[in-house]
Formats: sequence, structure tokens, C-alpha cells
Amino acid sequence: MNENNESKIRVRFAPSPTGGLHLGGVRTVLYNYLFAKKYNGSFILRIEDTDQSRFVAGAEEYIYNCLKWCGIEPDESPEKPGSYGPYRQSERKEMYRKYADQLIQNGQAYYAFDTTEDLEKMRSENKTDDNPSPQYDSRIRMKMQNSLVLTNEVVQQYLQEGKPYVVRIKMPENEIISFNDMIHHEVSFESNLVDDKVLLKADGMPTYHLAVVVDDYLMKISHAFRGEEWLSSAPVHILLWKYLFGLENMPQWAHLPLILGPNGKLSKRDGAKFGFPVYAMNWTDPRSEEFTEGFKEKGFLPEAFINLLAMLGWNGGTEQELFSMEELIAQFSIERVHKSGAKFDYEKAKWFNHEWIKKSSTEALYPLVKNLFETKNVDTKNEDYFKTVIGLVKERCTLISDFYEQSVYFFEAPQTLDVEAVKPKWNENKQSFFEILCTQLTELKAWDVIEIENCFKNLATEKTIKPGELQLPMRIMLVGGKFGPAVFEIAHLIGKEETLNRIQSALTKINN
RNA sequence: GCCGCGUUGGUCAAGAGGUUAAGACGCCUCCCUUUCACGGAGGAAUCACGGGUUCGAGUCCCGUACGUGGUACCA
Repeated sequence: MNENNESKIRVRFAPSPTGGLHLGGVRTVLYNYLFAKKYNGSFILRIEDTDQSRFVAGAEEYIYNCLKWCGIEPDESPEKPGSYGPYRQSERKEMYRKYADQLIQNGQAYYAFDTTEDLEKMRSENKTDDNPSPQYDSRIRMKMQNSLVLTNEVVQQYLQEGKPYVVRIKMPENEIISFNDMIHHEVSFESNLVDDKVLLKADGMPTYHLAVVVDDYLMKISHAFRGEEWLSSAPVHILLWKYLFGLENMPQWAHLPLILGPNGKLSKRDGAKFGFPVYAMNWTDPRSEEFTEGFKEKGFLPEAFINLLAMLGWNGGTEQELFSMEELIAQFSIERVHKSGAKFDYEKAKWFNHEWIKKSSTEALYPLVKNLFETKNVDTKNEDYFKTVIGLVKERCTLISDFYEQSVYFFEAPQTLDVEAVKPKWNENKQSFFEILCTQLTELKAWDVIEIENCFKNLATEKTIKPGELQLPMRIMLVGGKFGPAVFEIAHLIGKEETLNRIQSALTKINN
């Protein structure tokens, strides 16, 4: 970045509230946020709701919730206005028109009265194999119904009659429009190949193109990060900056590489198809009722989610892969953001979560796991006991939801036992071992790990069976399957009575 | 079609003219643990292709291929 420290760093994330917030969106927020925090700047959340037809109830609220979950608090937002409000574009509607008027007056934009039908007709008439999508550009604009073609009288008359119109930018001819992107560096376009984009819609709302420029100016945005899908429309924005506010005031652009799915741009359909979340949090479209799973509900820790997103397109240049938000803020640099898109790998994502679960304290995990067990209606006994269990099993949990199967047996006797794992090698001697074990354990004075283990091993020696051969059956009896921490540890925790009950009930099952 | 952007193992990636081309995920083998994990030791696997420039190219240039985005009164 430039060492121009004169003006304050101000960045923004500007989503349109039309549905779930996906991976790429969160990563854009993240990079914005990291950049702002690194340079002591401000991070602004602006809601780009200029398309009334795409309004979705609850979508804005949902965005706030996602950011909150991620641990990203905007410095300014519709909920927390700063001095550049309002922060919703729909509420700024009146601010855009004068800029559109200014452009028209300067001959840099014009009124266009073409109806949807006119446009369709133009497109179908000009459509050829070589040009499947004809643009409203310098070649055809003189054949349309606009203030470039119509006489001034007619234009005034239309305006007075209230005939619907849009304002289009008039792309200059034979110009090279170039700018310096923080990630892609020099990028250039030929003006002849860019169409006359609509700036102001018939309903008086600005399109993204006008709104983003005007708002970034008015909100004193210093650096503008957005997805690479915007790179193609950058020339329109550059021109608008030049016309309206001066290139010297334009924010520095950074077009972030896309996050790709298994085949192409990541979509919510990929998630359903390949079994991984795409949105930060659960989202149900209020109209279609279509449900899309979120990382949060899938069992991801926000720290892990942030970490894995940060690494998708950025790398500190060291071998470090696990970063907390603070570490990211300290080490993030836009220069190290990649140019190319990154394919999302769910396996790696789960690895990050696993690492973060291991890193997290029992204290931090407790409320999450407690909540999980509550939804499963399991009585988790007392808090200390629960926490001991969490500490014991956390290294074998990849997702928070794994805590259920990895530790239910500490609270309830297993519903099913993997008897097939013991039956083949079962015999009289082992049967007798466990029967005697029960009586010996009953008489055990102190119920601690060492005592239980000694009792178990001594008896095994007496019976001339290798303790190892008996530990697996014991485990199945207590846990139900071939997993979990040390058996004697489990026996100790669940208590004498429960241990004896489980052994006895398992014995009858094995003999059936 | 046209325009933009991109291309190091299956995936994420280090690399900024001279390296045995890091590391991580995943996979495989072994050790630890007579469970599952954790941990440890190994292994297979890569510079899209073709031309230049250079004593020397993954690194620079050109072309091709492929991928990806845009081509809306959506953002």
C-alpha cells in the first residue's frame, strides 16, 4: 500500500441482502476487516439494497448475525451509524440523482427511453453467432431512443410526460482505461468494448455502478476490496470517478480472487451436492423455504472458519497455518493475496476445525457442547464432570457435533454394542474373567484408575489371559464400540455402579 | 463469440533467474497405543504446452491450450 498516511484508512463491505452469506463473501469481509484493523482504520458495513425486486426479509439481520459469529464488528453500519450515514443505499436514494444529472450536463451520460421490449428487440436483431450478446454501446446507441438521438424538444417533452427513462453512461471512444489494482497491478480495458451501463434505473434507484462510486466517495473509502467478478465492470467505475470526483480521490482497488467449488465458482448447490456448508450460518429462503446449511451449525468454530478462509487466497510466507484473528491482523498483507482463485477443500477445512478444537480450552468448548447435548436431550450431570469428559475427548472431535458420539456413553449406557467385535474370540475363560471381575470390582475400596487397572490386570494374570485381549471386550461393554479414551479412565469416570451394570448387561448380550 | 483475469503435486501453497522445487491437507507404510484419536518416522505425487531471451528459466517475453469471471434497468 501507499505510505500516504495523511488520510485515514476506511474500507467497506457492501453486500446486497438477498440471501445467505457464502464463503467468498465472508472472506471479502475478512480481508477488509484485517486490512482496516492492521492500519488502525475503520471497517464499514454498507447495505446495497438498490434492487427492490430482490428484497429478502431477514437477509440483513442474517448478515449482522454472521459477522457477529465471526467476531467481526463493523465500526460503522446501519445498526451503528457513524457520520457518513445512512448506511443503506435505499435510504440514500436522493443522493445519487444529482450526480447523474451532473454527468448528463457534462455530456458523459444520457437519458435513454428504451423500453424493455425495445432492448429485447435490439438484442435479438443484432444477435449473430459471432456476437451472441449485443451490447448497448457506441455502435448501436445512435439507433435507440435516447437523448443522444432525440431532439432536445422531444426529450424535454418525454421528461415532462413522465415517460420512464434510465440514465446511461456514455462510454468514450478509442480510449484505454487502465488502473492499478493492488492485487492484479496494471489492468486495462478498451473503452470501445465496454457498453453504456445503466447508472440510474427507471425507478430512480441507482445501479451498483453509480452507487458504489458515489458512496465510496461520500463515505471517504480509501481502499475498496471486492470479488474478482467485479473486475470487468471496473472501467465503468474508473470513468465515473474521473468524471465525478477525480481519479486522485479514488480508492485503491483490490479485486480478490474467487473461491471455487469442485467445478467452477462455488455455489450453494455445490454444498448440497458434495455435503459441505457454503454459508456461514444456516439460511432458509423465506420465499422458497429452501434451506442451506451453515458452517456454524455444521459444527465449526468461528476461529477455525476465519482461519481457513484467511488461508484461501493468502499466505503469510511462513510455515504457520494456524492463526488467531489477532495474529492475522498483525501479519496480513494485501501484497501476499494471490491472483488466482482457490478451490475450496472441505477436508482441509475440517482439519482446521480439528486443530482449533484441540487448541480451544475446555472452558470455551463447554457452552457449545452443552448446547449440543441439550438438543439431544441428554442429561449431562454436573458441570465439572462434563468438563472432564470434554477434555478427554476433544482431540478426537473434528466438528463440534462429533462430541455427541464421542462422549454420550459417559452419560448414558450405550444403546447398541458392537458384539461382533468380541464374539469371535469369546470363550468360557473370558466369560469367567468378567464374572469374577465384577465381584472383585464390587469389593474394591477406592474407585480410582490405578486400583481398577491393577484389579483388572491381576485377575488377567491369574486367568492367564493377556490383558490386551480383555481390554477390547471391556471397552465394547462400556463404550459400545472401538473408540474413546483409555478404558480404565472411562470406568473410573462413569462410576462403579454404572461400570458393573454395563459389564453385566453386556455379558448377557454377548451370550445371546 | 467478444473482453478481463488466471495457470507450481488431487487440494491449499512457498518460490520474486542458479534450490535435491519448502510446508500443510488428503492418500499409503511403519512406530506409539493390544480401541479410536493424538503424536512420531517414512512414501507416492507437481512447475499446462510450444517457442523465444539468457551461460542458466517454475521464475522474464510471445503464442497456444485450459480454467474462470463479465457480457442485465442483479449485485
